[in-house]
Amino acid sequence: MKPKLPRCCPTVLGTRLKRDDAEELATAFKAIADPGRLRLLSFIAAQPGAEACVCNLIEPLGLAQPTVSHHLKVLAEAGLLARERRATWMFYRLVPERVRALQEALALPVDKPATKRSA
Amino acid sequence: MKPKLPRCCPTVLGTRLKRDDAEELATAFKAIADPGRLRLLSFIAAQPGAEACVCNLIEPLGLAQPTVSHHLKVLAEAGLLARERRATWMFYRLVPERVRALQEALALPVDKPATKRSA
DNA sequence: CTCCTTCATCGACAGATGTCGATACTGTTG
DNA sequence: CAACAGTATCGACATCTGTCGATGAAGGAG
Repeated sequence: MKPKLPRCCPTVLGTRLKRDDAEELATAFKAIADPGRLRLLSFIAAQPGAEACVCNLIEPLGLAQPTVSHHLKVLAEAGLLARERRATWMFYRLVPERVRALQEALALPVDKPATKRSA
Repeated sequence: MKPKLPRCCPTVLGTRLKRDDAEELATAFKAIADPGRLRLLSFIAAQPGAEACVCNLIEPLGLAQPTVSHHLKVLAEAGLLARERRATWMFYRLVPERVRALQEALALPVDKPATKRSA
């Protein structure tokens, strides 16, 4: 599969994003820009150990099994989930560092530049 | 236009996201899940006062004027940018609170639950 | 080996999205 | 008023995306 994870995360608001960086970041955000995938992340994060097997995600999500599988793949390719086989079941585990990386990409340059009445 | 901004942000990873919350959040993330829009945010944030007029964004972005206008609209509707007319020019200003809201939606429930060797 | 369960992949489809040229709109200037 | 500059909207198009049924692949149970 070769992860090819986005370099993540040249801070969107700190520097003028170059075209390539912007595309990588956009790809990462696209991964979480879907209701189903957000819920998957949410559900998995709520499990003990922040991991869950597919069979426990299908019903609460309310989507067909192939659809769930597809979404999980997208999230895994974005580096947000890690796969692991356990007997017959496939477990997906949250990758917190990747989530945090995305979070930090949205960090504002300075938390309040205008607040210090310097301007 | 009626903003109808997403309630933002039921923390993706803190609780099991409900369908409606997930859709709102996804809409917000969709807004930034595009290379052009990420660069727009980046460019605007880099300007003094975190604001810029459209005419100063078209050329550096390298997209046609209608396209830029469209992206700015999407960002504005997502609450990430605020519009203001100044004479002939239209200025778009970054809305830091909204960015921060999105950022916080990605906050992990506890920064490292498993670190305390409790498991 | 055969049957079954769990999950991934494939193929197809409808709907959403990014893009741009043409055009309409909105102020400014003369 | 007319002419013009800066933006927004419209219409059309190609592409991407989410969705699912059918099928395939991988492993456990008998």
